Amino acid sequence: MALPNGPVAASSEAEAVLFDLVDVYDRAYEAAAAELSLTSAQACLLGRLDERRGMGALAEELGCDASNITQIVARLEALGLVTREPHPRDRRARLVARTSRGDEINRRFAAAFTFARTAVGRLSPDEQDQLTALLRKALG
Amino acid sequence: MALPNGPVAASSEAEAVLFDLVDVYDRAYEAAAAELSLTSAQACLLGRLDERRGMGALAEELGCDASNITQIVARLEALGLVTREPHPRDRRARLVARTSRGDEINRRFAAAFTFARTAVGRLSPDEQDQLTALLRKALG
DNA sequence: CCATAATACTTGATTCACTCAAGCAAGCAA
DNA sequence: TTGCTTGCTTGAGTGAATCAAGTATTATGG
Repeated sequence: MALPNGPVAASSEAEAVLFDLVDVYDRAYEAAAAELSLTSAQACLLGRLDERRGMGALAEELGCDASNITQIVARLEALGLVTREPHPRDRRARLVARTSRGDEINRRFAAAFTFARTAVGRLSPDEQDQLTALLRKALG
Repeated sequence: MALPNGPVAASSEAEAVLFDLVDVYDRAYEAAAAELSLTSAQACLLGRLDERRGMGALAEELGCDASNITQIVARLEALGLVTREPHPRDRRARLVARTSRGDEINRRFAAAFTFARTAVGRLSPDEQDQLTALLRKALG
């Protein structure tokens, strides 16, 4: 989704700024991924592999079909960023793990995605706490 | 992008809650669109047509290639939600406008996308102002 | 006034994300 | 061992998105 996810006419200022935030965040994420020739989905998946895990677990965590994970992992594997090791106890299952090159790319992605860091960094520690509290309350 | 756009390891709580917010927002937007058998991109584009406008203007506003707009508009047109009228003065240009059915669907989409409204509604007026101010500052 | 450039959009080709339905192999349970 | 479930893959299909070309049409400079 490169197109912004927001109504043009928000019914309050808070809603409008929320929309702006989401839009800028998403674009920044995609741009950071693109710097490393990754798609958002690839960068996202790579970021979930601090520990190796099964395809099913990834699908559940990311809220999509397992066959989607199969494909994204296949592309990451083709790029040499990920391996699919056999599960030691269950021969049906595969464990996805980052390669050392995958670690490196993931590290560089985290460095490239400065938006959240920068945005939060514009606030004082007190303000950061306020923001956290407000967003938590808003999220319900 | 249905996959969440966020690093697993945020370096602060504020970052983590920001990520949560973006994730939930995006999913809610997509779900609301799906209720009306629309994609996010279609719902988004439909929402920008309170006044009719040219393809180029839409592409610029949404930050994507004009040919992408051509396709999305074509699908919306096939659904009877949008028309492509000839521009009165410039015969190269087309003006995209919602049909009455498009208006209706857009209205229903706005009603279905409750997330931002609900989230903001959990805050008192004062808190809403605080949130707005904090996010504006964070956005720079 | 005409040749040329710029504009506005469309078409075609390609990649990727995503979903669903089917399938296969391996584990599990009666 | 029969049959169900689990874990993943394959195949088919849709849609978003980009890029390169192409077609009109408008604008411009000599």
